[in-house]
Amino acid sequence: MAHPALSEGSIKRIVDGSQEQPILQILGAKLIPNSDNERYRLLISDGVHLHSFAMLSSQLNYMFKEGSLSDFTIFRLMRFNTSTINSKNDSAGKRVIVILEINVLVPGHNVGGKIGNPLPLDQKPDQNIAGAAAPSVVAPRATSSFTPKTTGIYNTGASTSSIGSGYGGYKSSLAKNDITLKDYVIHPISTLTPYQNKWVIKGRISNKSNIRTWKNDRGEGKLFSFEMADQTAEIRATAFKDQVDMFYDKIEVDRTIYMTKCSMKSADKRFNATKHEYELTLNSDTIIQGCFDEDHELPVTHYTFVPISQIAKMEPNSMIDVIGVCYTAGDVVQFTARTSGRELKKREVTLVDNSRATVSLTLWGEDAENFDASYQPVIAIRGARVTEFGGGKTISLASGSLMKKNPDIPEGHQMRGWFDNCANVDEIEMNVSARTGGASNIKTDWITFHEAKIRNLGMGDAPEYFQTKAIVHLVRLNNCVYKSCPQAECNKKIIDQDDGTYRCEKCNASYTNFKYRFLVSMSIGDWTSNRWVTCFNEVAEQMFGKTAQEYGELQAINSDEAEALLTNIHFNSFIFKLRIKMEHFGDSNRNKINVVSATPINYKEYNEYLMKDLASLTGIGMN
DNA sequence: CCCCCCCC
Repeated sequence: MAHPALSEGSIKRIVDGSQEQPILQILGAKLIPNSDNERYRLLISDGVHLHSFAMLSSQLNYMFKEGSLSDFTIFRLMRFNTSTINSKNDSAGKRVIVILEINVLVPGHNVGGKIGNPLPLDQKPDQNIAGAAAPSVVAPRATSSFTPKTTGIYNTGASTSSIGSGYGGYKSSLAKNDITLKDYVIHPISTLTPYQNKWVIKGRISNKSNIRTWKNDRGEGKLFSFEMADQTAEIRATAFKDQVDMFYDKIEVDRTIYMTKCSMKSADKRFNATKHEYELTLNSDTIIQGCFDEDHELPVTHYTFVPISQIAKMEPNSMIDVIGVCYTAGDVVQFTARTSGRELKKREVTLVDNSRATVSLTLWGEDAENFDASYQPVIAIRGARVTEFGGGKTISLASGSLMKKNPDIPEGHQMRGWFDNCANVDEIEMNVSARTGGASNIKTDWITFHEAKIRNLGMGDAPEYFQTKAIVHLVRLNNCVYKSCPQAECNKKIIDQDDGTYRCEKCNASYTNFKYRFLVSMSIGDWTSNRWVTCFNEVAEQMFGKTAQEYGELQAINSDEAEALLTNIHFNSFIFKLRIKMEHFGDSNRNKINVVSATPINYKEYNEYLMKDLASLTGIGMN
């Protein structure tokens, strides 16, 4: 059957600046992931060359949706622009064709296949993704393209004459174009081990870091890392120094590549978010080549989502995958890190999932600034870092983490459906980031106020914890409650707008109600000394045996009774677990103590402590 | 060969 002939060589001419209306063929069309606007990218062919950076102008998006841009479609390119995209360190840049108008000549299903044998257009000789000429290290499976691929070549070792001893001896005189990795047997990424050094993998780049430099005792240099995935697994690869220069610009997220000949080592799970047991280091033998077809078949990221409720049990510093709905988001907060002096920006976001738990996610820097929480998007994170804070767990984005908004994966659609149709905010059962409760279980030593002082407890950067038996001397009645944001996870003080509404700056919202929370200052004394300490809501409610709400409401009608409710605990003894830390307010520094818990005295435990203390002081009764 | 990822 006769189709219009493709305008052979036109892609090259267009890239070089020609204006014409060539006839071309579509070999693939896909949504560009991660872009804020819906954009589609076409793989087009003129029968001789391929061009994979043809972007559909957004007013033509409907053509993709109605199916008129199916694979193999023959079309005339009526109007287009070309532009050069500079990737970060690529002064040469790459030509992009922006398609403004298309006339479909033959729908793809009437064509049924690829015309000719188009090859990727080398925009510049040294821009070839294969990099500089490198010796082949694996044998071609066969010279004939009709020979089916088998894995035998790897299993049997030197099964063809072209394999020299140890593979490294393969003729280095081969021109780079003679090494075409797509003609080799492709190994599933999951099967890579250091015990098998002859492999070619094909995968989609799922993550890529910036170039980072380092300097330490062992030297200095630069590096970047990336991850690539096929249907079986995902693996991390790192390039150092020369390999950074050679490959950084060739590695693009979402591009599919072939790769062979890297060093392999065990993955360090502290920093490697993939599930792979090993990771790769690029070296001077490494060959990477772009894949210009079939790439839409490959998956991008391998997730193993942990229900948010389970994060409570995760080890600090572990890396986990999480998916949830961004339920609330705070503002970007800028501050100076006290230890490093660096200016930092962060944003706290709350995720919720159908385990009916919420977790606080911390975003940093650009991720914090660029985060758009509108319409409560689904957020998927591969490799979030678990941090313990005050007994609760939070997660944060670290380098190597991958965050996707509204990911087009089944779990993403499920999460959306659950949140929009089934989720009831009142049914959220757990905030795994909640600080109270957890911290009261921490092991603390018995230390008196006097000892704390002479030992300079809490004078360093890190908070320190201790416990002592103390008597409440005086509860400060002024400002012992405040009106806070009514949202369950937000305890920010609200601004009374004097019109019956209350504004929460953190949630950027106004409410008609608020909730009371205790923030109580009290003087407590053990047998050595006394200190002013601060009790937050949960601890104060336990000590007073009343909720802040009850107190606040009572205060409004009978302040004497309300006052009695607080002074009621004067001269009562508790075991106080205390957190002591330097706090900085402008110029002044204060060694501040917060009450982690105040519990009635367990005399059995307390006496055991006294006995032990006595024994060690006197040397009597010690074995 | 990096591997810091910050703060309350």
